[in-house]
Amino acid sequence: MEKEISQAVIRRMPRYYRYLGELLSEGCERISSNDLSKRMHVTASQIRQDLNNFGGFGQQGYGYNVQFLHDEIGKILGLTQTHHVILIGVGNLGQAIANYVQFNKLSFEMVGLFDVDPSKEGKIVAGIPIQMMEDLPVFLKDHKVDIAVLTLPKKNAEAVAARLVSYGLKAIWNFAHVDLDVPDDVVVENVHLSDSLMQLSYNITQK
Amino acid sequence: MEKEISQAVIRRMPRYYRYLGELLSEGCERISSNDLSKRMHVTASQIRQDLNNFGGFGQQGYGYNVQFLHDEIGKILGLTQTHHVILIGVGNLGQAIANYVQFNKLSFEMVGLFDVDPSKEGKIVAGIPIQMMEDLPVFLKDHKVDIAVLTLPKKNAEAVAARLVSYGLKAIWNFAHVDLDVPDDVVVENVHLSDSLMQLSYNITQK
DNA sequence: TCTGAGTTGTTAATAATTTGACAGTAATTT
DNA sequence: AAATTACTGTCAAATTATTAACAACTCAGA
Repeated sequence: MEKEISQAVIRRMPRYYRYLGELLSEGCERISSNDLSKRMHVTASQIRQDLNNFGGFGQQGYGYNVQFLHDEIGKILGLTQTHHVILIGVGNLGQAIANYVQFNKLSFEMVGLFDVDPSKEGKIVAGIPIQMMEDLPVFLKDHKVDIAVLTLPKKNAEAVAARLVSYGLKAIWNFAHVDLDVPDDVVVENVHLSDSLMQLSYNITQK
Repeated sequence: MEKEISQAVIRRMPRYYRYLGELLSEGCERISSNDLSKRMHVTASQIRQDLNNFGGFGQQGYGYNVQFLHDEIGKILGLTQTHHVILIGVGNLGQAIANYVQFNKLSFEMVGLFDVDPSKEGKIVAGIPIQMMEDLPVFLKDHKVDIAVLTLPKKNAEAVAARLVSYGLKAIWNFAHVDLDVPDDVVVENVHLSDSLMQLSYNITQK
């Protein structure tokens, strides 16, 4: 295996991807690390250093080909394959995220929605009928699922995560306000909204 | 002014706050950095170092008083005052966030919802009627607003942010998939969901 | 009151990250 | 075709963040 790449670098890759996408839609064919750095308000050195973790995508004296670099970063981020996603907890946030994933059909496809509330059974959200949690094991036998989204109250999140892991799920996008305790081979990406809001609150107070 | 505290530290403070809240609800009165470190899976040294940025909250030989530390971090994060919040763009995500803020009535209160779609005018979301964007200037004259939430398409986000800044808004919680260009005295906290999802995608691919 | 175990605040050491510098190469100009 | 300019990839330096170490202090028990 190649040397581990730090999460600090990984966090910046989607941002590069986004800016390159913008350049593409502007019809820009080539870009230098220097010009990109001005646009993104980072140092050119950091851009070159970051990209070189994955290989030499540029050409001395020329810069980077926008289309090529965009595609390469897409590959690095795993966006060339479709990830099948289920979501658990179809409340307000769950609905929003379901629609969000469906809308941004880049390389993610929502394939199932689950909830514990019987009154929601069969209701259509983002074009998908809501199923009951007890249907989940059968569903997972019949469908390949790559990612589970957790949009449910924190008190249930840990137990549901444990169930998902026991069913073999390997990736969780966690919106519950709790740190999940899962085995090392399970990937968790947290979106802690209240943490974010508190950080904003702090930064306001400092001004 | 005291020496600037790094955002790396600030990002961890809400997490401390959360764990201390849990300890409180468990009836725990005191905790050592060592015990807390085991719970949170960070080093005890980091906890002590982080907290000491803000002052000596502990006592040698005793540890930290849970209630006291919880309250102090609350103060640091600015949670003792109520922040008045408006939200712009009442789509799926906007609705979810409006409800989220109202529900977690810690120290944030949603006071106004705005959209450009006339068909939404007057509709009640999270107990608040949706107003039109053109009503915003008058609203801001009559109400103190601390934070604006942007849950709208990226193509409108930059222009709306500029308007908000021109009206004197100083803090933006930005869910639009774009980096806002605002003056230095305006605080922006980004929640880039697709960046988060791509990071998850990368980490899956690596396993 | 003394002793020992436990714990902080703080300094020092280590590790990680970011920035700067530049040799080497490609493109462009003359 | 040569000279010049514009770049990258990479190494080294600087900065920042994290971890370890420990003196000073508190508490509890004898």
